[in-house]
Amino acid sequence: MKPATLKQIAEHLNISIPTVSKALKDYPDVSKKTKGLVKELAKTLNYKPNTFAVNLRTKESKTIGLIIPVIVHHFFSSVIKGIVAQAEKKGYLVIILQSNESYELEKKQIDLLLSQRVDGILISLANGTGDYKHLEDVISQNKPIVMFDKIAKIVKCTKVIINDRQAAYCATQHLINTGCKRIAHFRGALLPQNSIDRFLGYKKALLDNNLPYDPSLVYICECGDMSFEEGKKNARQLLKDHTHVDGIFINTDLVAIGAMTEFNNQGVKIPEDISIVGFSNWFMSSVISPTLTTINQPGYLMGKTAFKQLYKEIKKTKKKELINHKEIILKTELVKRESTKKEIL
Amino acid sequence: MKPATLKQIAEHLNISIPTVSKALKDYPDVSKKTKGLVKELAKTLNYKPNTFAVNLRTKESKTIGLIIPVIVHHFFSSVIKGIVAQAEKKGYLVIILQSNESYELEKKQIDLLLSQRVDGILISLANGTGDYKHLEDVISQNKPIVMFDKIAKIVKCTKVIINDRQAAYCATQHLINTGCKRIAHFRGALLPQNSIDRFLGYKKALLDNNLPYDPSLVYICECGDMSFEEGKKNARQLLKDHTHVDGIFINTDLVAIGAMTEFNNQGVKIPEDISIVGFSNWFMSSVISPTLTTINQPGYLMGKTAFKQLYKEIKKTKKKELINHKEIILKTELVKRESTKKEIL
DNA sequence: CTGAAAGCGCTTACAG
DNA sequence: CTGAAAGCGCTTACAG
Repeated sequence: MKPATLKQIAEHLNISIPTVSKALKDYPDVSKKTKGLVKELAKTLNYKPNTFAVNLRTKESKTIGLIIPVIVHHFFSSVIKGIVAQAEKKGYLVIILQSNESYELEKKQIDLLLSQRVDGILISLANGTGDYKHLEDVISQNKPIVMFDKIAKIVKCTKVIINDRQAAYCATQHLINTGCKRIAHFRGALLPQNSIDRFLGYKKALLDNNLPYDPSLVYICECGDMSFEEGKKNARQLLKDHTHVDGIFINTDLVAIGAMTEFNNQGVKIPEDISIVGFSNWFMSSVISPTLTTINQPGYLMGKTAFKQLYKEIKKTKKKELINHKEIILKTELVKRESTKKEIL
Repeated sequence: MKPATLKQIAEHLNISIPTVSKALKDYPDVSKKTKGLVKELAKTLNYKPNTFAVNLRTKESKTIGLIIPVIVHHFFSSVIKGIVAQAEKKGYLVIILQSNESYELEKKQIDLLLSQRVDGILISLANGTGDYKHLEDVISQNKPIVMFDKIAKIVKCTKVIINDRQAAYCATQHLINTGCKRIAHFRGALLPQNSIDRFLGYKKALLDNNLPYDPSLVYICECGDMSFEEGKKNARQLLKDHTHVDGIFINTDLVAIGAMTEFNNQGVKIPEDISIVGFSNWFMSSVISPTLTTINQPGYLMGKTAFKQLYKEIKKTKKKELINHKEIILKTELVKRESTKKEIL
């Protein structure tokens, strides 16, 4: 049984299509009686408005696009959940695309969403993205776009982020407060703003505490699919390169967990020999051994907030109102666990 | 700069709309010269076919719907990744909805996808789903639907699953082979076919090995958002209720990890005092301590396969061909780790 | 209160 | 090789 059309209802009832349309939408200028008849028949015929036709007329699809670097990822999947839940509340559907940290793919996907004519786009940038023309294109088409987590400062749109620099500062300060003197950093890839900011926060905390900043103590990882392995590899390298390192601030929990695994294997004691602070508060950080001290990053809330912002901008755009872009900064906090010692300062 | 329309191109070039349409689609009955002119102008005007209009005409949206119980979930997010990746290859977009293990929500979402007129639906059932009318509705509308992981046997459609009974049997047999004599089971919710099958596999393994089946050793958990907590709670209860239990087969890794955490806290040694086998092979199972013996369940492959099946059925439906439903069973394997002892049998 | 008219942007069968 | 015509299913401004 295929869903019926307005025409079918109109013919059954011997009235016109516009009247059926208006009756179903409770226009005030249709008689109660007609409305009753129409609605009843619509129900028994299983009438559902043809979205294709509705979209064509109204020029909106009640659908948004989401481009995310990785799906199998505790933080990002929390964001997805927040977005999808909030969107559903407002009657919006979400099309999800994974950029796989690739700029090329991301570009194609933006194009795809644009030709799909979604009402708006939510995006967290790929590590590989250093050029923003594809995002400017979206903006120049007057299509709302909101960036979250991995953003580009230079692009003029609303952003939902955390204060990465401050959070990293706080993580590093904690290591210092527990007595660490020689602190390494496993940073993220070179381009993303958040890995830059976390690095800067780390560096500033060192300098503010009169600890020397030593570039050779900074290791890079891409934080993609190989995060865990990268953590292991970096930890192995660190043990080869340096002695006396007594603390590490690591860009992402999964990398931190890789590093911890390597240290465990090599008999390096955490936190006695090396203290570790991660970032993001992945669920597994609370169940590994030792449990991982980390920065809690509110993924679900970030998704929810990003959608809410986008929703507002979609409404405004529809009314031809001007949009003033916001930068919304969500709170983070340090979660102290077993991978760091008690603070003594 | 909004995307142009066929009409605009036609006016610029002083030709008719159908000719522009055909030129862009490389119809053989349009002159090379016209094609060249049209394509060039289309590019400079940033022409993109209006999907709303195309969908209305062709009656397909190149979009599918996906309903999944939980998003923040290692197994399910792997499935999502597989679906999205495969869909993109075939030029399909995926709308994702989370049922939150609720039958009511699932029903609404099916309805939503149907009125959205997606070309097909992919679904893993909510724990609460015991009635299948909403799924029958999809089938009666001649809209392809493929179920995966959490399926209903009775619904006539293609299914992509694993052999849960066999896998559970294998997990339990492993416990027996390592010398366990009194094996408990933390099962999933009552309705889902896979938790029933895993329970049956557990039971059969006991009986085949002449071990008594004791219903009081079977604990239930919903395996939803509270999985970890449920694992802890069940473990606590088990220690109160029974002594001499030396092995547990647990329905899901996350529950198993909760149980292990409780045992660790209470000084119960794994695997010396109690051996544990989980299910699904979540990433974290390989990094916790002790590492968890479990059944590997191929999430990414399951997503990929489910989409491929759906795609075939969409094509067939379009050609009005008959669909013969398949049941595709993916391979699983036991991953032996530290939470169980060496096999002695 | 009801309906005729126009149109959203496209595709396709058909005529010339 | 090109274009006039019809139509997908809806909405909205307007006339009566």
